Amino acid sequence: MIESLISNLRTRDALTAPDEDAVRDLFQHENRFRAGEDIVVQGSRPVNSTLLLEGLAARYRLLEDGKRQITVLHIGGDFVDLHAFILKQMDHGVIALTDCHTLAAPHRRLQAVTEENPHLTRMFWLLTLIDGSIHREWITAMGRREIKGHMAHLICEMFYRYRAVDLIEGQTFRFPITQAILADVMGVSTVHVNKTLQILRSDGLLIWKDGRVQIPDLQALETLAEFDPLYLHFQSESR
Amino acid sequence: MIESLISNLRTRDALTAPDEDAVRDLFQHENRFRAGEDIVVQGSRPVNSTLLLEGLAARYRLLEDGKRQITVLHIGGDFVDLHAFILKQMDHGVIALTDCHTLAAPHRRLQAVTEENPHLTRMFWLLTLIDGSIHREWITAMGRREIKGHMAHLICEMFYRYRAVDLIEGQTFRFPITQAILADVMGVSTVHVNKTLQILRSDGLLIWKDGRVQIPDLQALETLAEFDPLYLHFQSESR
DNA sequence: CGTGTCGTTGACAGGGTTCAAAGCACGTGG
DNA sequence: CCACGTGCTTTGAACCCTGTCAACGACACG
Repeated sequence: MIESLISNLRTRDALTAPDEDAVRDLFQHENRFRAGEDIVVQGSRPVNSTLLLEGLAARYRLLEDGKRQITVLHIGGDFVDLHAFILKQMDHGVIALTDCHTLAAPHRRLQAVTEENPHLTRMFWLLTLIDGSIHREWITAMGRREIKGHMAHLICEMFYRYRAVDLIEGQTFRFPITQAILADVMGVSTVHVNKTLQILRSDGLLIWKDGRVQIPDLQALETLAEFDPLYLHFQSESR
Repeated sequence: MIESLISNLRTRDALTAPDEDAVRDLFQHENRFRAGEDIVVQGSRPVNSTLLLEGLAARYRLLEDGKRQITVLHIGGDFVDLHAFILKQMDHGVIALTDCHTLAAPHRRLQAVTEENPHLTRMFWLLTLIDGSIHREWITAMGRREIKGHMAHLICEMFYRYRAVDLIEGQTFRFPITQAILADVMGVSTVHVNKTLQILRSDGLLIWKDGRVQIPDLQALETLAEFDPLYLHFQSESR
């Protein structure tokens, strides 16, 4: 189950056997969350960081008028709040968008890793930096891409991220997200999401049914999105 | 000159004398960049990380049609590309918005810090995580705030960040940024930036002249912006 | 005094929001 | 087996926020 994290790390750099053991020793208890439940509450001070094993989760901020903005989506193999180990207090919440299965890594043990294993420390640092890269890409999409490109870009991102943890079957992946949630991701209205999806569908760029996304022509979708996967930093490097 | 970085760190956690020495030993040569010059080129593989001593810089992405989106602003005391130490390749550029004065920290030395000084490593990690927090806040502002609130939020952020490095005089700070650049920050048109500024000015929330921003009533501006400085993580904590 | 940069303004088009209602799939209970 | 409720998607219409275009003014500089 923890393999998705290992594979997330291995994609970016080799792990020694002791590294891998240290990763496995990190986790204590598991948890399950129902769709709609908060995994981490805004303002809280977690003592564990949460590895998502299965499910779809999101970091989000709420505004006073009830508007919600999602700032990143998390899939299996992602730490949803590794940054809290250093930041201490959550400046946003993390919600389970579908039923989620998680593992908890006590900050005490993460602390030990940073004291004893510099390489693994840098690898964990890396994971949080990739979150940052994704943030920047989203900012760019929200500010300067037309909505079709934004949507296409998001789909490409999820395709590559699911592929990295081996969850692509054919040109298809499970992506059980409602249009209302998608609207909170993209910062637009649900109506607009719906109409944009219809255009992408009628252009033959996307088939989206029963919580599954199929990409008939990845090349075409990437062109529309001006997608460059560099920002996901899948290259294996000595870090 | 390097004091702004020290103060940035000290705001967040105590530094021991050896920590501080290690910080000072990190830097090698200085550089100067003219306004408009790239400090770091997108796609490059820096071997140094750049500390901004003085000036205003920005991380940015360009789209094919020439549109630009700025993803974060940097002021004195910020590392503009500390993340490149771990990410290796730049997925965006960094540009000098005004004349900039910088110091270079060789990655070789940063590597040594991560091998020898776990606490300082976590402090540097922290700096990159705060960049991430700022990204999330910007995403929220772009997606779900009305433009007045977005602008107010940005001004509040810069006010708090300048204050942390002691660059607030009275209720005033130097912020020599054109409206066109501001448009690339907020992801809107220059015309719209101009009209929004006029509203804020006529509401008495902002005085902006000769590259200086004055905030007559910080409380009122924060209320409009729904500003909560938590995300800048100025609290001193044991990290 | 000409040139260039930046800020300001007005008119107009259109992209995107809001509101409201209808359609659809699915599970539940009678 | 059907009626009904629920959550999600789809549609249409009115409205307005925001972008584009184009021009002008203010100012610094050589």
